[in-house]
Amino acid sequence: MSDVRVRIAPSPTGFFHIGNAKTAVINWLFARSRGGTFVLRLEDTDTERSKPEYADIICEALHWLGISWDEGPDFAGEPQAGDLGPYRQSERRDLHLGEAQRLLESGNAFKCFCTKEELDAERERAQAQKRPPRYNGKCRNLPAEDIDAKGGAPFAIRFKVPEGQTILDDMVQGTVKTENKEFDDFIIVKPNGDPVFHLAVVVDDGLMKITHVIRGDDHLSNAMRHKMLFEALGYDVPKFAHLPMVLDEHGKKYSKRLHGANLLDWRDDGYLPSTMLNYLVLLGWTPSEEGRELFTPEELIDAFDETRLGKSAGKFDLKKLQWLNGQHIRMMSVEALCEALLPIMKTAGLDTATKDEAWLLRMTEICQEKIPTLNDIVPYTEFFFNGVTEYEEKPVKKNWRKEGVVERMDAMLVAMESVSDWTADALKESFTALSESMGVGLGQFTNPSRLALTGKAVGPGLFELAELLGRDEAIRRMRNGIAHIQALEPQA
RNA sequence: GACCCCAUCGUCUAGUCUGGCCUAGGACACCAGCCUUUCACGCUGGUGACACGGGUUCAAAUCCCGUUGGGGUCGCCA
Repeated sequence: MSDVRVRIAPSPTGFFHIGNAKTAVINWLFARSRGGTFVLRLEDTDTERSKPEYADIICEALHWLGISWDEGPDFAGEPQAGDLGPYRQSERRDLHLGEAQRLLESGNAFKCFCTKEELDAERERAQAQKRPPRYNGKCRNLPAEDIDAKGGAPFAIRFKVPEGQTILDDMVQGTVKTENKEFDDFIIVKPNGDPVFHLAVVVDDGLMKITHVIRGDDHLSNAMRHKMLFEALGYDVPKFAHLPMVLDEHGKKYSKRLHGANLLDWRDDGYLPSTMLNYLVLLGWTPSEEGRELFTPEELIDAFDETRLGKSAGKFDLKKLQWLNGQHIRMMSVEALCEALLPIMKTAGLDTATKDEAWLLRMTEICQEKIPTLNDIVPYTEFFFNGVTEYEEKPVKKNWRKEGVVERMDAMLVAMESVSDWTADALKESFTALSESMGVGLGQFTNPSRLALTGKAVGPGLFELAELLGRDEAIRRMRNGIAHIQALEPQA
């Protein structure tokens, strides 16, 4: 194992966002491709919003995507793993506070006695005067006796931002330079004694010996603060990689309210985890093998190379995702696909238990080339189970109101009854012969009969579906269809 | 508002660091055609982009400056 150590640090405050998923995927790929360690740390310090069930969801989402971690807390039935824990941030409070104390002692931090009210007022004043809303440094150089004089007054601990500038050599964004005076002395411990995010991440990343911090570029400005903190604490400064964020189809930040913001929405919509992995990576990374887009998770680990991460934000494109999902469905083995399909069919009320395994595999086979998502299996096969309850209006108009359709349907019925071997091949042969002898295109036979057998215009191949339906049922449905055509009202 | 980041077909992008091979390549989408039992798959072809303005240079998508547009940060949220 190499010394690469990366982490993801989701907050269990809601569902697992698509942006979190992208970050997780890149971190995971980086770790796996470099033989490094992938750490999962739960940032659950926001006691108001953090809930255990949200942590369970993170676990579920990661498992679904096929992302495994090497170190992490015990949660959602997973045991704790790793020696640098605890991996739940709320359990690391003493560590954070101890480090804040060190900062205080080394003169890199100071106690601030300003009240929230004072600060809010000051901020408003700054905004009114169009000044940057910054801390005014009032308590920065308070003499010891003044501090003593405050007695037991509550105080926050602020980091004393050093002079000079901070330069970040970001793996994605390149060199980013900021004057330190752009930052005010930010709070690292609240008056109530809670450590603030900036302190907590840096202490955790430092103590967990994280070598590469890979996260969304909404943290780019924060990273400057974090680097100063790393240096003040005497930790090795990790390398940073700030990934562009995932935008929605209109180029806006992917709002939590939008369908699809929740990674698991895609599972529910019938997308494969391997598709999501593949798609998320493509949204901001290109392989060195030019033009290649289709990858299995294993192939991604092989091909991944962090130098090819892009720096501009990408919009989520549903059409491309659908295409990619179709490709992934086609790459699956029939057995695996069948296994993925059955629960979906059951949920939709299709009683798959009435069919044997060979039948189900054949069904899978004839749908594999056609369905864009797993969920499409339901409209593609429901007629096998539910029978034909109604005929779609449009294809009726298109196929059943044509001249001579009853004659052709009758001829097909006869052909079906006389076919010796009820297989797709034999049926095709028989229909083709019919089409030739009557001098009418094959489509004039297959389209009307598809409607009779399925009630729809779209579905699996006609002969294959007829084979699976069985001779008796197919013939019965043909008869019903013919009766229906004869009962059609003349068109207005 | 201040600071930071970004900017190539409708979309994801290659090419930018290390100017010339770029009359800008691929993929999705779209259009046309082929294949074909529907839809789909597949195949062939097509439409379609270097945000704008200045420089530098024999030569710029590529380097520099400015403008515009988008995003982020500026919390006792994470």
